[in-house]
Amino acid sequence: MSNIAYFPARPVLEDNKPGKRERTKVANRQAILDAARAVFGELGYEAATVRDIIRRTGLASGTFYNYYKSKEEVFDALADDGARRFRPILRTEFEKAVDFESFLRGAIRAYFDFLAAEHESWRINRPAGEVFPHARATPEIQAVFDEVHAAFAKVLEHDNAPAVDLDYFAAACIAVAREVGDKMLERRPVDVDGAADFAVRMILGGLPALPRP
Amino acid sequence: MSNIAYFPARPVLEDNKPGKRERTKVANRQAILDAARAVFGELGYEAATVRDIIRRTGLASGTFYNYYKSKEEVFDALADDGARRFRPILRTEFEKAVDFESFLRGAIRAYFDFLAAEHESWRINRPAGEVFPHARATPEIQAVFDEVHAAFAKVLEHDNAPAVDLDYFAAACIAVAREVGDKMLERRPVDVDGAADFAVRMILGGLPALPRP
Amino acid sequence: MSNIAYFPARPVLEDNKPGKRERTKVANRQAILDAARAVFGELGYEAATVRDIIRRTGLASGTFYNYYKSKEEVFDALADDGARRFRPILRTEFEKAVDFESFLRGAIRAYFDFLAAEHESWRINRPAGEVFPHARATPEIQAVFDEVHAAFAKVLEHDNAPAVDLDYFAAACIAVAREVGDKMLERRPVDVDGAADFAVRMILGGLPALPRP
Amino acid sequence: MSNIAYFPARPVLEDNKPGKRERTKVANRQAILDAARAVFGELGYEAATVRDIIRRTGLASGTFYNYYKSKEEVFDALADDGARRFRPILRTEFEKAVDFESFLRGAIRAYFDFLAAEHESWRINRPAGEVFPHARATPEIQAVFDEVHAAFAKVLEHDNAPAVDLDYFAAACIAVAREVGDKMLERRPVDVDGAADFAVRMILGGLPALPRP
DNA sequence: CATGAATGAGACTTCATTCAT
DNA sequence: GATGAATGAAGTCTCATTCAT
Repeated sequence: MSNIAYFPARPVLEDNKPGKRERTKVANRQAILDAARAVFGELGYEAATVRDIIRRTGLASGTFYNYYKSKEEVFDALADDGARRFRPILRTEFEKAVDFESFLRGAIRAYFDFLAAEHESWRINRPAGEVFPHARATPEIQAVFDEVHAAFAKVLEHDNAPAVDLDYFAAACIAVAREVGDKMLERRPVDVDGAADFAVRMILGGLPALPRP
Repeated sequence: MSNIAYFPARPVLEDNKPGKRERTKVANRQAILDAARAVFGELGYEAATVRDIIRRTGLASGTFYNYYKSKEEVFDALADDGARRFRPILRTEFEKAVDFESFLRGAIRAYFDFLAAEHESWRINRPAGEVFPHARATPEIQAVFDEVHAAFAKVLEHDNAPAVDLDYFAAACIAVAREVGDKMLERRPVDVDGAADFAVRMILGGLPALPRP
Repeated sequence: MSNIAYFPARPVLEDNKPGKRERTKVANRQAILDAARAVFGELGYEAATVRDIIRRTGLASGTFYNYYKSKEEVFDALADDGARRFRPILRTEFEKAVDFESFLRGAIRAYFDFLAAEHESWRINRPAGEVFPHARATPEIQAVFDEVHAAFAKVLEHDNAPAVDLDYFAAACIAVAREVGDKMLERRPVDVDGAADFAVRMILGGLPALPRP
Repeated sequence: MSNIAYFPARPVLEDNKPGKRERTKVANRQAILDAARAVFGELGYEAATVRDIIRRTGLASGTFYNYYKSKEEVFDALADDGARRFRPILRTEFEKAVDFESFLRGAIRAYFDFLAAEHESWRINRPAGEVFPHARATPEIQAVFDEVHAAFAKVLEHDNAPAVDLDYFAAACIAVAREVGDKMLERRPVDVDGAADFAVRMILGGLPALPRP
C-alpha cells in the first residue's frame, strides 16, 4: 500500500531541489517546533525550559541556538505559525460572505474547526489556569485580530449597519469566540456546530437569541 | 434575594490591638504581598523571581519562606486577595438586584469600577502580550466565577427566563466583561459608564442593541 | 610548644569578637583569594576559569558569587591586595628618606624584598609570555604608581634637583624596577641586594654607573 | 659592522604573479590577519574569540582552520609579523652604528617611529589595563630581544666599555624604551624626538643627564 | 521568628572544531 | 579548498531553599 519513495543518500539536484543541507535545516527547524509544541503542551509555557525542548528533539544543545534564541522565540514562532495558517482560512470566509451574519457564522465555524483540529497538540496536560498560547500578542496574531477588525468594518458597512464602537465590538466577539471555543473543547463529544451556533447567536442577538438546550 | 452563605468575615480581635509579634507578622505578610504586586507588575509573572520580591521587601530571604512557599503561592495570594475583595461587592449587587438585567448591570458596573481602581497597581510596565494576572484560575477566582454562575442561575430562574446553556453563557459574559474592561482601561479618559453600557447591551441584545457612538 | 587555643564551637561574644558567621565569611573570602592565586599561578590568567577556582576552594559554586562577580573581580582583588600591602611599606620608605637617592634605594629595595616574598605564590608555572598580574591597572595599583609619582616630586623638590619630565621619569623608573625585579626572580640564588644596587645605579647614573659584575 | 645572519628574505615568485588559487590563499590569510588585528584591538586579546575574527573576515568558519589552528596562533602570527618587520630595521641601525650611543639612539628612535606608525592599528579601544600585545613573548619577539642583547654585547665590546650585567642592562633598556614609548603615544602631539631623547639620556646618564623640560 | 550565607542543581549559552557537501 | 550547520563539552551564573546563628 505504501508507495513512499525512499530517497538515496545522494540528493538529486537536477532541478532546483534543495540540497541535503537545506533539507536538514528545514527538518531541524520543524523538529524544534514540534518538540516545543509538545513540551509546552505538557509542562506549560512557564515550566518548560529550552533544555526540555532540546532533549525532545534529540539534537545537540547548540543546534537549538542556530534556529532560535530563546524559549520565547520558539513560542512566538509557534504562535505565529498558527496565526499564519489561520489567516487564509479567515480570508476565504471573508470572500465567501454576503453579509455580516454569514461572515460571522463562517469565521466562527472555521475558528472552531481549527481549534478542534489543533486541540490535540495543545491541550494535553496544560496546567490549570495557564493561558492558552495564542493569548500572547505576537505580530502574526495581532495581524489576525486586525484582519477581523477590518473585515467587520467592511462587512458592516456593506450591510449599511448603524455604526458601533468597533473596537469594543471586535474585542467582545473575539472574547466570546475564544471562551466558548475553550469550553467546547472541554466537552465530550466536541460539538463544533453547537458551540458555533451559540456564539453566533450570542453576538447577533444576545441572551434572548440563545438556543434552548 | 440572596441567601448564599459566604465565608465568615475576618474575626475581629477583642481589643483590636494586636500584640507586637502579631503586628510584625501581619506587616511582613503585607510587605511581601506589596512587593510581589510591584514586582509582578514590573517584570510580569514569569520573569519575576522570589529573589526579586524578597529584595524589594527588605526582609531576609529566609523570612519569605515563613509566609509563602513559592512565587506561585504569593501570586495566588495576591489573586485571591483581589477575588476576596470583589466577592462581597458581587454579593451586594446580587442582593440589590431585582432581575437579570439589573443584576448584570450592577455586577458589570461594579467590576469595571473595581478594575479601574486596581488598575494602577497592575498595569504599570506589564510586558506587551503578558496575560492579565487575574486570568489564572486560583481557587478564589474560580469561586468568583462559580458565584457568577450560581447567581445567573438563580436570577434567570427568578425571571422565568427560558433555559440556556449556562456554562457557555456565563463564560461568554465573563469574557465580554473582561475584554471590554481591558479595552476600557486603555482609553483616556477611562469611561466606566460607557464601557459598562456597551457590555450590558452586548449581552442582553447582541449587535443590534449596541449603543451608537 | 603549641599554645594555640582551640575555640569551642559556640563563639564567645563577650567583647565584640565576630560571631561564627562573620568568621566563615572572612575565611571564605580568603579561601577564594588563595585558590585564585594558586590557579592563576598554575594556569595563567586567561586559561583560568571561575570553575577552577571554585574547585580548589572546595566551596559550592554559588558561594563564589557571594563574594566576587567574576574571574576579573577576584583577580583585581588579588592585585589590589598586593598593592594595598605594599603601600604602607612605600610610605615608610618615603618617611625615612633624606634625599632622592635614599628614597630610591629604600623603595626599590623594599619592592624587591616584597617581590621575593610574594614570589612563591605567583611564579609557579606561569605560561611563558603571560603578563605579570600586577601589570593590570587596578585602582589600588594605580594608587601605588601615583604615590611613587608624588613621592618623586616631593623628594626631588626637596633636593632642589632641576626639573625633569616627571611622568616619563617615574614611568621609566618603575619599568626598570619591574623588569630588573623580574629577572632577579629568575636567578638562583635570588640576589636582592645585587638587583637593587643595579636598578638604583641605572636610574641615578645610567650605563656608566653600573656595577661591574 | 654587522655580520649577523638573518633569516632569508621572502622568496620572490618567478613571474611575480600568483595563480588564482595562490592569490586567494594569500588574500584569505591576510584577511584573517587584518580581522584579527582589528578584533584584538577592539576587544583585547582575552575577550576576543575565533568567532569574532571569522565574523569580521566574512569567510566561512571552517576556512579559518585552513590557515590557523587557534586564536593564539593568529595572535602570534600578528606579533611575529610586527617583530619580523621590525628586525630588519633594527639590523639597519646596527649596521649604521659607530658606537653604543649611536646604536642606542638609532634603535630607540627607530622603535618609537615604528610604534607611532603601528599605533593606529592597536591602540583603539584597548580595555584599560590590558597589556600591549607585543608584551607576549612569541619566538619572533624573543628573537628581537635576543638580537638587542647580542647587538649590545657586540657594540659595547667594540667600545671597550667595561663589562656590565648585560642581562639586566638589556632588560632595563627595553623596559625604559617600552614604557616611555607607551607614554609617548598617550601625549598629543606625539613627540617621537623628545621621547627618544629622554630614553637615550636616561639610559646613558640616568637622572642627572635628563633633559630639562 | 528573623537572618542571610551556603548550597548545588541545573538553566542558559557560547565556542572551538569537525565534516558532509 | 570553501562552506556553514551540527556538535557537545564546558563555562557562567542564577535561583530556590535550607539551616546554623
